[in-house]
Amino acid sequence: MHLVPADRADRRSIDGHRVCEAIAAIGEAGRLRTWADRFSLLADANRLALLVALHRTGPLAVSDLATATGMNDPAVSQALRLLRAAGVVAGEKEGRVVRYRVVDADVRGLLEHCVG
Amino acid sequence: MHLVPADRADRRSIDGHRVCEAIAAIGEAGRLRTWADRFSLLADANRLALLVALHRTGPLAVSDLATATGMNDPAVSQALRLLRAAGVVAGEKEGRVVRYRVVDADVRGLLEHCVG
DNA sequence: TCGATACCTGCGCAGGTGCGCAGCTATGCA
DNA sequence: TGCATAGCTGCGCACCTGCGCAGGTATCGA
Repeated sequence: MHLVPADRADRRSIDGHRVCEAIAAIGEAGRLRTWADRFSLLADANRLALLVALHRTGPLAVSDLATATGMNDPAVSQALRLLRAAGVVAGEKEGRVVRYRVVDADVRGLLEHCVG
Repeated sequence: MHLVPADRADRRSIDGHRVCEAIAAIGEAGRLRTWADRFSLLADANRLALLVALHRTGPLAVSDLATATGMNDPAVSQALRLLRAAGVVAGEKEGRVVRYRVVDADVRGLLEHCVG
C-alpha cells in the first residue's frame, strides 16, 4: 500500500501503515466535501430549526416559519433560498402562499438521527 | 395550544395550528443549538477528513494526520484543538508523539451514519 | 550537551456568513 | 381600482472562520 501522493512522499511518518489506512479511509475527496456541505447547511441554529419544523410538522408557509422560529421573514426567505439551491427543500406556490417541505432524503435521515 | 410567545403573538398566521405544532417540534432552543454546533464541527472538509481517518483507522499522530490529509501541521493542530475543546477528540501523549482518537459518541454516530 | 523532531501557539489576512433594512413583485379582497 | 398581504431580492455591515507564517516548548537520540 503506497497511497501517499508524490507531493507528500518525503514526509516522515510515525506509523507508516496507518497513514495509508487513513488515506484509504478518507477515500475520494469529493464525497467528504459533499457531506461537509450537507453538515454546513445544518450548522446554523435557525436553519436547523426551520428544517426540524418542516420535517416534523409538514408543509409550512414562510411567514408561519418566521413566527415559529422568531426570525423575520427576509431571514427565513434567505435561509430557504440557500436550502432550495442545495436541493434540500422545495416550495409549492398556492396563491400568494408558498409552502415548503424537506425533499432531500439524506438530510431527512440526519434530522431523524439527531432529533428523532 | 397557545405556544406562540408574547412578543410574536400579534403576527398573522396562515395555518395557526401548524405554527404551534412547529414550535413544539422545535422544542427547547438549546438542544437545537447543541446539534447545530456539532454539525458545525463536521462542516469543514478537512476536519471531517481528520475525524473519518481517526474514526476508521484508530489513534493517529498529528503529523501522520497531516500527511494523510495533505494539510500542514499547524492547520491539523488547530483543527484538533477545536475538536478537543468541544470534547469530540482526545489526545494521549506518548513521548513526543500525541495520538488522537474520537471520544464523542454522538459524533461517532454521525460519522457512521454518513460514511459507513 | 547539542541538534533534530513532534507538537503547539499567537498573529494577521483573505474570504465567507447571517441578518437587518429598504424596496420590489405578485396575489387576493373590498 | 386601490390597498393590504405573502414572499423575494440587493445591499451593507458586523462577525466569524480557516489557514499560512513565524516562533515557542518538550522530548529523544547522538
